[in-house]
Amino acid sequence: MDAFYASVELLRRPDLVGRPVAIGGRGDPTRRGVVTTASYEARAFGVRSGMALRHAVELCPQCVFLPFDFDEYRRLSRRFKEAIAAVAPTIEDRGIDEVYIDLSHVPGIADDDGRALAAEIKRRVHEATGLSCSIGVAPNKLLAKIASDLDKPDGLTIVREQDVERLIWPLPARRINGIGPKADARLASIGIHTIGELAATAPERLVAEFGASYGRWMHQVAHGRDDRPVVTFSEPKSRSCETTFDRDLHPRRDWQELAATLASLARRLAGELQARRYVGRTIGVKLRFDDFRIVTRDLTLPQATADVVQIRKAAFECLARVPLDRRIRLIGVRVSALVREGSPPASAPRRVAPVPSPDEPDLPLFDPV
DNA sequence: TCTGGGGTCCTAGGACCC
DNA sequence: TCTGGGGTCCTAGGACCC
Repeated sequence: MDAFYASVELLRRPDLVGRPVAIGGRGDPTRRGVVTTASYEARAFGVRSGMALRHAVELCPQCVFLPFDFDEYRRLSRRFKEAIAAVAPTIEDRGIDEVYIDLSHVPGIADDDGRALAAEIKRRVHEATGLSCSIGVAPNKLLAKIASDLDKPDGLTIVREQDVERLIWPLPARRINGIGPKADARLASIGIHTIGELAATAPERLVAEFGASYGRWMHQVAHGRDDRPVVTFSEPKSRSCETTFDRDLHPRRDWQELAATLASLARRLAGELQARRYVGRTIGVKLRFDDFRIVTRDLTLPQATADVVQIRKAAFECLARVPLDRRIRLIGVRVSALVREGSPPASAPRRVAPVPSPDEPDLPLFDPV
């Protein structure tokens, strides 16, 4: 979806259409927070998502700052996904404003290169929500994602296998989903800037620099190769609640506020888990200090839980293990190793006698030479 | 008085067990 | 004057994504 949060706000505030708009924090750009989405008019001033609100004001004083309204974005998110599902039901959720769609078995895909189907999806999304989106059609998720970024907003880009050299190789390596700021900087330090340069690099060199797994993966994706399936459902692994304070808290002088916040986050998290009927066995806390250093501590319980008292108790035990030597900017609680409520507890590992396979000879583990 | 919140996956070391 | 090898679980940190 194009500038999703900003575009949703403009549906309610047509008076702001054409003006620079940024969504972030509580809508007050003098307070702590970042821009989550900037309208294209705001982007023209250099306002970008992830940028400090205060910095955005400096770049664009006339920018309108609106508070983040997750419930409304969630509502429009459901609508656009339903509109897509009516055309192509095999959809992988990639967050609130993005999906992968498997078009390979959709009737009509054989008639052209996917352009007509993608145009139909764009039309239906707009009809259902009033919002525009950008679509990339390609042989795999890696290329589709890059393609969807080539023409924005309201774009439609087809990338075939034979187009990789012409359309993909000139792009910066950073455009690959999975190459972030750190990997990009290291690539640049060895003279690799574009995807084409990455493709031309011997895989052994990448393995030497980035390790076997990541190095080989880089070589594959640089050639446009990706065989990940479109995954239509996955169980959640963890859930967390965290908050950044308006001012950095002193670990002793502001202890009351720190403790009250942790307790309140634990209560919220327990409520969210219970509402979704999940329980988890590992409870953790996360702190961000004023120097932006992050520490985590976690604790695995004998039994999975969504109980507020147990989560809070474990969270405070974790917090007690953190050396509090600086002011604290953020605190959060997480429950991981989630399972559905009522699912059988992970029992102690059972010892099962190995059954000799009839297909394979019963080989000794070591050659007794 | 720059830098949110909610996730996933990977790595690496130590404990522990057989 | 010795102390292997393999597997799993737990913990902590880090990169990356939306």
